[in-house]
Amino acid sequence: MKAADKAKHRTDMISSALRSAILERVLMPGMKLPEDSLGERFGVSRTLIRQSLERLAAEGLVELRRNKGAMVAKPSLEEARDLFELRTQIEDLVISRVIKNMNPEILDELEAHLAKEIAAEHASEPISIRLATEFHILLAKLAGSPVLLRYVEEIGYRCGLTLSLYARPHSTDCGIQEHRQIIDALAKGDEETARELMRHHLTAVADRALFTTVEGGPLLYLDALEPYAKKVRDGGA
Amino acid sequence: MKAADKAKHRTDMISSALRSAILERVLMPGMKLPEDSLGERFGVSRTLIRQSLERLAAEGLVELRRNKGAMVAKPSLEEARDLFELRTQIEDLVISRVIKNMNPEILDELEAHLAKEIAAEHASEPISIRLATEFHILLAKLAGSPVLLRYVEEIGYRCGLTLSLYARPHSTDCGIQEHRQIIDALAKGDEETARELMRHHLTAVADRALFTTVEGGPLLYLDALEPYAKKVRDGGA
DNA sequence: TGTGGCGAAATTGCATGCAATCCTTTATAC
DNA sequence: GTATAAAGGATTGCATGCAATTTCGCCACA
Repeated sequence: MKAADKAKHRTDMISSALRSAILERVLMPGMKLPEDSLGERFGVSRTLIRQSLERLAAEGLVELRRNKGAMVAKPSLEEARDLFELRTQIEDLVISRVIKNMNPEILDELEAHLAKEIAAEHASEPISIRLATEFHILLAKLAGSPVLLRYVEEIGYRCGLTLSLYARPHSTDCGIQEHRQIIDALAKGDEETARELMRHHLTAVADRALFTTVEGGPLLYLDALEPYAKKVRDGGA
Repeated sequence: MKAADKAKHRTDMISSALRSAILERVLMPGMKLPEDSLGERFGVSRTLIRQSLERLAAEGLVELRRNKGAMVAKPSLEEARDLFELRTQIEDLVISRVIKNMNPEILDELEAHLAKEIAAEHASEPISIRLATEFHILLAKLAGSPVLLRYVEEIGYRCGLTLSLYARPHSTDCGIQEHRQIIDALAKGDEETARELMRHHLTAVADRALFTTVEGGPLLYLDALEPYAKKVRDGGA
């Protein structure tokens, strides 16, 4: 076996690439995702693209209409509300669990992530957006429950997608300040405050998102995908 | 379009068939699921089987090891505990929501399901087991949140699978009495009692499950799958 | 008798091909 | 000029084929 034996297989890499592209708003809700165009870009056959699309569809990031192809999901306002409401309740569980597991290493990881967020804040809008989502996922990892993690990931991704539909472009969708405060409360072991802050944070995000309608019927054009595809073709992560 | 235009496609039917077979303990944890044997049984090519297996793997009912094929998932005790713990917390949310939506129609549905459970109680063990799981899923449906429903489904199925590994065979895994009480509390609109009953119910199920080890290395033999396959081949639901 | 390795059979990973379906455009009738 | 219909092109649904990987049986050898 080679040194850097590719841990995952191509389907995983393609799914991840597409997921990132969606979260970084390179692929916008409603964009078509034709199998052969993608296959050509990624240098694989339709088979693998199909698998990836199905996986993303299971996560709710892609809509898969029979005989009509795939497109980036375009959640309705109702779905979006449902999503954010559940998110608040689920991440409440996360906070409770993280508090129980709290230790210096965990704190380090959180601080490290926050540092990344701060670094990207003025450097790259798309990456900053993705990092905001991943803060919540990091928390879920630290909660120590694989199943809970999966759900937070999925909800987080879908909320990220929703924000790209409904949030106004230049709001920092997930206030870094708010992440800061949550970490501080966790560091102090103050469960009540941490939960309250998280609830408040998520409500704020949802509010910023769900009352500004950004209509605009986009369609094709996946040229912007090229950097993501290249990484996969070159075997990168 | 034909009268009974097949609402779903063959992949869905196959996934459902396999899921039922797992929940009814026809397919036991650890059993191998080779693509061509299944394809032959179901009268389709490996392609569709593969898709179905991947879907079930995403749900956690099937384990998919690269180059080594699929098998019915065999959750560790640790995973099982994680699952049941989260289940308790998630279904707590379900109860809260169902209470808010409570109305006579909902009550009817619950009563109808309970009637089915009672009918199957002494008639068919496998079906009785499946119905017990589906009681919880019906509740989640009535909660009105599609996302929450998906998670309850998944957790419920996985818990059902877990029970077939760890629970002693002849316990009624989900006491019908307990379902009865929960419905009554819901009917009265007594949220606290309903939540408490559900917590107690799920804890009881978990306890019955997680302390009896039913070792036994099963492997192949999917002949028992035949009835499930037949339904799919004939285009039934 | 137990162990290591070699080769064949079984099984998956992926690409490709053909048929079915849907969408678009063009042509024709009113 | 609008509307309807038919043909052509594009795209998915599914099956099949070949290469790669794993598994298992077999034999040599300690």
